[in-house]
Formats: sequence, C-alpha cells, structure tokens
Amino acid sequence: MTKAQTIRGRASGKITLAEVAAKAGVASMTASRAINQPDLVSASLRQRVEQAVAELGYVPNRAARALASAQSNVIVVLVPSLSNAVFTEVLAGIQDALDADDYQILIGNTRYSDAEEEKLLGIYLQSNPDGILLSGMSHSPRVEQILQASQVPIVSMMDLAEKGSAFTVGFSQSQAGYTMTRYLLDKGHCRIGFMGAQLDERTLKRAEGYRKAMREAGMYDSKLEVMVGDPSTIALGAELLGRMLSVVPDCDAIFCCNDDLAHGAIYQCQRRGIAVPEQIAICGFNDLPASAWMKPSVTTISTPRYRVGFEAAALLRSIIRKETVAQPQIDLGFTLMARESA
Amino acid sequence: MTKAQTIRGRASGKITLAEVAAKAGVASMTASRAINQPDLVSASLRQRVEQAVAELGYVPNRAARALASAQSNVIVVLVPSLSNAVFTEVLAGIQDALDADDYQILIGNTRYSDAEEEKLLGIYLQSNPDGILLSGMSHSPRVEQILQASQVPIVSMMDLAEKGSAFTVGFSQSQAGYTMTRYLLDKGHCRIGFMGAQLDERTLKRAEGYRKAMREAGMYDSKLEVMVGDPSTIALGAELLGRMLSVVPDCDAIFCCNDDLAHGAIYQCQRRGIAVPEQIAICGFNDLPASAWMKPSVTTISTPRYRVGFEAAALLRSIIRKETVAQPQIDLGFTLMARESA
DNA sequence: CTGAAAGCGCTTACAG
DNA sequence: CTGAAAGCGCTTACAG
Repeated sequence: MTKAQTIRGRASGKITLAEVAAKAGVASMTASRAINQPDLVSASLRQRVEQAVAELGYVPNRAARALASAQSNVIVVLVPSLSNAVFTEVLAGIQDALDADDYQILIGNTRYSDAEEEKLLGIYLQSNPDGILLSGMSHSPRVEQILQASQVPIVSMMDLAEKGSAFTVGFSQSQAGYTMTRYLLDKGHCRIGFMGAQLDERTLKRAEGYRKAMREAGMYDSKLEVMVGDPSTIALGAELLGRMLSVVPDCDAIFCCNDDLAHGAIYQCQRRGIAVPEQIAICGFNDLPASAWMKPSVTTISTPRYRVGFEAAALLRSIIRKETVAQPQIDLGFTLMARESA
Repeated sequence: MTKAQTIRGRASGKITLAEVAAKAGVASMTASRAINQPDLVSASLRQRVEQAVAELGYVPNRAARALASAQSNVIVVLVPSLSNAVFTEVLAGIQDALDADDYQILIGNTRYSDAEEEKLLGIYLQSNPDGILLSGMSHSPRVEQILQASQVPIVSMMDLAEKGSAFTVGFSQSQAGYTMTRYLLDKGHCRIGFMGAQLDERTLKRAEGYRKAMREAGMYDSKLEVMVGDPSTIALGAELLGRMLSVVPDCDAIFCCNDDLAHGAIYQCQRRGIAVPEQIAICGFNDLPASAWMKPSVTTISTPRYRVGFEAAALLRSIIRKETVAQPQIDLGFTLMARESA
C-alpha cells in the first residue's frame, strides 16, 4: 500500500494504462479493450479492470490515444463571433447534436477576420480534426488551399452553396433579403432604406436581395443604402438612423441587416419622437428575443440558427462515418415575422 | 519528384517531421529545434528546414508533441452558458489575454449543470490541460475531488473567495446585490421585490445581498421574493412581473437578478400601462447594451465581465509559468448605473 | 477471449 | 551548433 513515487525519467507522473493493467493482472492492451470495447472482454476481467481504474483514479491520455490510433475525435467549429446571439445558438445546436458522441469540440472565434480564420485553422489542424464546421461559403484563397490540402471533411453553415458538391446547411440569405424588401414594397413603401453593418458575407447577400427587389420595382436608389464595416450594435443602429435620415429625409422604411441595428434605430426614433411605423417603418433580421417584446414589436426574419448548427453537425458526423448522405445541401428556410414596427 | 505513396503500415499519411528533416538533410530533432527554438540553430540550417516545411506543407502533430513533452498547451474554460452575453464577454477577455500565447482554449458549456460540469471535466482532463478557468466558487463534491486529484492550476471567475488561498477574479455578487437594494431604499421605496431566475450561485448571492439590506432596513418580507429555476429570458421577466404584482400588489420597486428579466418586466409594464418608474421602479443587473438605450433606460449594475476573463486568464498564465503572483484574489468591482427606470 | 511486439510522431536528456 | 537513442502512453495488426 506504499505509493512507489520513483521518478521514472520522463514520465508524466500520472497513472497509466500499464499501471491499471498491472493492478488488474492483465496486459495493457487487454485493459485498453476492457475500457474501450467492453463487449469484447469477459465479464470478470472487465470488472477487475474497472476496479483498478477506479482505485487508481486512472485518466486516459488523449494525446497518446490520438497518436496511436491516428484519430483525434476532434471536431473544429469556426464562427465569426461569440457575442452575436446568432452564432451562440448555432453552437448550442452543434453541441446538442454531438452530445452523445465522444467528440471534443474545438470552438474558434474568427472575429469576422480572414487572417484570424487562417491562423485558427493552422493551429487547429495540428490537432488532426475528424471534421470542420465553417461559417459561410466565402474564405480567403489561402484558407481554401489549407482546407483543400488537409483533406478534412467540411460542412459550411448559414448559407446555401450556389452549386457544386460542397456540403452546406443553412438558408438563402439573399432570398431572405429579397423577401423582406418585397414585404415592405407590398405595404406601399417606396423609399426603403437598407442599413448594413459589419459587412460580412451574410449582410452582403441580404443587401443583394434588397437590391434585386428594389430594382425590379424600379425603386432602387444607391443613396438609400447606408453601409458601414463596424460591428453591429444597438448604439450603431441608433447612429445610422440619424445618418440615413439626413441623407434621405423622405425615407419611409428601413430594412436593417439585423435586429441589433433595428432595435437601435427604433430606440432612436423614440428619442426623437418619430412614430414607428407611422412615420417610418423599421424591420430587422434574425428575430432575437427582444423583437417580439419591444414596443413596437419588431418585424423581422426568423432564422433557424439552432437547427443550422444541429443539422450541420449531424451531417458532418454522417460524412465522417462515411454514411451515404441524402443531399449535400440542406435548406432550412426562414420565416417573415410581420409585427408592429413595419 | 515522384510521390512515394507507399503504405507505411499504421502511418497517418501526413507529412512528418522526419520527412521534413530528410528533405532538409538534418536529423529530426534538429528539424524540431529549427521549428520550435529557431534561435538555437544556425541561420542556414533554419532556412533549409523552413523551406522543407513550406514545400512539404508540414503540419506538426499536436498529439505527438503533447505526448513527448508531457505538456499540452491546453487551457480549459468552463462557463455555465454560451447564450448569456455575460459569459461570451468573459470568453472574449480570455481569448484576448491569451492571444499571443500558443494555448489551445477548450471551451466547455456546463449549462448550469453540476452533472454536465463533471462530465466535461472528465473529458477535458484527458487532454492534460495546463490550467483551468472555472465559473463560480461552488462545485459538486465530486468535481472538487476530481479537480483536487488532477493537480491542475485553477482560477475561479465571477465572484470572490471568502477566504483561503484559492485563486479568484471577479467582484462581490452579494455586495452588488446589497448596493442595488440600498439604492432603492434610499430612493424611498419600501416594498422592494426581488425577482430571480436560474438560481445559479450568482443569483443566490445577489439575493443574499438584497435580504441583508432589506433586513437592516426592517423591510424584509419573504413574499417579496419571486424565485424560479427557469433560465432567464425576456419572456420570463414579463411573466414574473405579473406573478410579483399578483402576490404583492403594493410592490413599488423590483430588483431583477439580471437585465433580461428587467427588460421583460419593463416591456410587460408598457403593455399593461404601468408607468416605470412612476408606478413601479425596475432595475436589473449586468448592464447589457439595451439597458442604456431602452425607453425608459434601465438602472442596473455594470459588471466588469470582459476584464474578469482577461485578468483571470492572465493570472492563470502567471501561475502556470510559476511566476509569483501579487495576490490570489482580484476584486474588479462593479458600478451602479442610475438611469430612468429606478 | 487474451497477449507480446511494434509503432504512432514527436521531444528529452545526453553527447560531441 | 548538431545528432543517435530512447521514450512519452496508448492502439493496431497479428497470433494463439
């Protein structure tokens, strides 16, 4: 019962499988089997090993396992933001989908930066991941090349591939932008502004949909677009409302590229005594919780972000397991929520 | 120039250090040094290795390195939620603090569950992390025991240790609860309700502070406490406002345990035609962005969550590097933001 | 159902 | 400044 604390050269000092095996009176590889494939081992042996594991407080060394098996059981997820509720819900979906599996999920925050995406990928690829979940379709050439060279299965989230065999789970951002703009046009608005921030690919796609609808209606006017690269915040929405109204005072509706901006714009209207939607209609995108509760409640596009994460993770798992997948592209759609603000 | 695609037994098929070394005409360990400790190697040799790395597209195998060096360069972060803006900002602080280092950050979402925390810890400990960043001070006995056995350095975030040598970075949750309640008392409110959800340890500590202040003022009444275990949402805040008013119709102020609840309560008041703060004062906790912009703007406690993450990560790094740390407990304080709603 | 041997891809002492 | 050898803690074929 004396703890043999012999310093064994470069050993980590942690309990190893070999020690568990010794205690259970079996070979290491048998102990390994008892732990990882208990069905292939006799009951009594399994029990002896389990007891040794418990008594010794054995914790498997994941690095050793990964090295020996050439399998990391790691899945990398890259999102552009962790402060954006949209992506935290995507993550929740991913975690739920993979909950029963033994995957270790590596979450990387690219902060909407190509350089950061490249850096994170370089680091995470060192872990030899089984699969990668990416946000968006468009990446820097360097990232595309790294990805290509890595041979790791990839599923892209949040939009739809226009064509090809790439795996994607999401919905059409440009369609959604078009739908919202058509809604405003149908309500009789003529001078519909578009307010965009961050200018990531999703915002740009929504703007495309907006332009298409405006052009079709013969209402397009580039002055109606207020676009800035800053991160989307309530404060920015408030500021951009002012900018929009000073550029196009006759603006009678604003399509904000997301709810944060829309909330800020509405609060600003309240401060300035501008009636929403009577004097100006304002709508957003994503349907964050506050949109249903605010006064006025906010017309917006409800997006299936939790399901995007869930389905993308499920698809990736199928690919990793080399199961046949029904379709490489999964369109989860979106829903226009018509409320008080527009 | 022909690719030797010989199947080499159990090899992973990836480029190895040995291949880089061969191409550069050096020994593997010299190639290793050229990559990891370039200063210890001659310029020409370094250049040859760098070129071989580039030409071959070599990606180091992290598992092999971890196994050989008994060092993972992994830091585990456990937060109770990823949908709560408070913790995503803590994460942002952590990432920024560790940005220059080569740490791989493993983010675990315990979902406010002890069982989940235990499970995640079990999995993450297999990666032999250099350090762990934990949310809160209170954990299940099993978790405490696992942590103890692991010998891994730990820093706890979001609150302050009452005593002892545990490393903590945060602010006093109970103090903050006390301060907010005192503020309402000083404003002349007598029937101050406390609205709590989730009932995690931070909410409970804030409630303690509330009770202390109420008792000191001789105003305590258990009927004024509405506490539910559900997750905090705007919708729940709206619902709990109704519950509060039906139990204590003479309630003249409500201290919500967080801003989500406060926002919901205020929206509900607007729907019911109850004037805030004239008929009832409402305040929150955390100072989320919307609180400054809503109408009425929301009185709340501003919490240094980004800095909590940043300082906790910096402290952990110091501990890992065995640097002497000035103090094990870092109090980052909080600020009462007096606004329109209370 | 169980095991002896080899090997995964690195890094660590230790030499020279 | 550079290198031959051993070893980190597992798992994979392959036997029996």
